[in-house]
Amino acid sequence: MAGDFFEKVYEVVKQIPAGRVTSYGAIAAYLGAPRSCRAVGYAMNASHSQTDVPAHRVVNRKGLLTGKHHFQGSNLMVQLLESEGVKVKEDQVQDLESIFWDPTDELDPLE
DNA sequence: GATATGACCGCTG
DNA sequence: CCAGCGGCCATAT
Repeated sequence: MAGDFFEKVYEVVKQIPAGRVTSYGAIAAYLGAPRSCRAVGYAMNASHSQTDVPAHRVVNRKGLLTGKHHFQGSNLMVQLLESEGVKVKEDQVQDLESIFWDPTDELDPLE
């Protein structure tokens, strides 16, 4: 059910190290549903119920802060990312390749 | 109960 | 090479 999928998404997002970012597709792929990236995005939307879910560390494939508009403020997401060492320019993460964190490669295959 | 939308990604033309 | 569309999951109306 949704609960499981959402929980898994939250679990992965929670494992994202500070100063690193990942993409919805990477999380979805880690969960075994690379085409369900939308569901991951929806999970982020519901992440408001969770407090330990750094959704600000989750960006789209291009490193664009597509969901920053969903945050409390308008630059809160950027502030948090820059605060962790992530350089953001025009709602776009810089050095994405350097700070990209892939759960499928860094984390272990589904537990 | 069914239809439409959404913080997306990849493929096809 | 650039542009357009479909597909998946869940929630909202």
